Amino acid sequence: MTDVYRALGDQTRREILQLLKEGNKTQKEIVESFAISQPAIKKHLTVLLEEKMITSYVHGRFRVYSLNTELLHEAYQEMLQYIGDLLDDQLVSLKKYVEEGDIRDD
Amino acid sequence: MTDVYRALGDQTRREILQLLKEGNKTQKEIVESFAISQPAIKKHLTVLLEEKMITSYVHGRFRVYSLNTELLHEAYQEMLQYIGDLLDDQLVSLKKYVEEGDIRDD
DNA sequence: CCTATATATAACCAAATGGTTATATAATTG
DNA sequence: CAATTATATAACCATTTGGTTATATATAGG
Repeated sequence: MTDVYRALGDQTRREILQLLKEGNKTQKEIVESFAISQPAIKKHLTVLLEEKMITSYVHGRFRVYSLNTELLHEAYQEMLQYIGDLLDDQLVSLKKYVEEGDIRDD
Repeated sequence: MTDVYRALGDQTRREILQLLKEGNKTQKEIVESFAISQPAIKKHLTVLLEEKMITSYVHGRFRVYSLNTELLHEAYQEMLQYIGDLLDDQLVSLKKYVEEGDIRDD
């Protein structure tokens, strides 16, 4: 299973995804967009690949990265569902613990 | 600014939120729902409080935790917008790099 | 074919993370 | 008021994370 939270948990990785939204990019182009080193970017790209948020292919001595739109759709659904589920039925549970007697000390 | 990704980045914290969805809970009740120690749970609760995903109040020698529904709505909106933005306009950018000449070696 | 260059990888480091045990503090209750 | 109990906190630890520099590998091009 891909871990959306891991992939999106880092600001740089979120920015890489935003950059790739503009269009596919070589690693070199991505590196040039950030202030951190090539190996640091490479590690972020590896995480994004592991979590399948992006794909890549080799083109000569370049490696080109692209958003994995399909999986982003799934990620989107998963996170939306998670938070969405937290939000409904809140009215039902709001009544608990409003009175002292509601806390059972055992 | 609250960091939704930090808050949701840990499985235990996501489960705590799910538990709180059932209704407000004392720390003791939360601790009993997990296999890890009270201080470990406390740390997760502190993170969730820092990121404002939950609120708490003292009730005697108990501390009661609740979902911060309002902030969860904002988080929901933020993530929705972030991923949503990544997904639209993909068709526009798909044309790049499909031909060799698209890679400029400088 | 040699050089330049894009990428990959190794080795290292500091700080953050997620856990532990032990103990202190504060409030309830018999 | 003493004992119990819920919470808070301190000190510690192993692992992960996000970065670094240095170097190796592979391909393109003059």
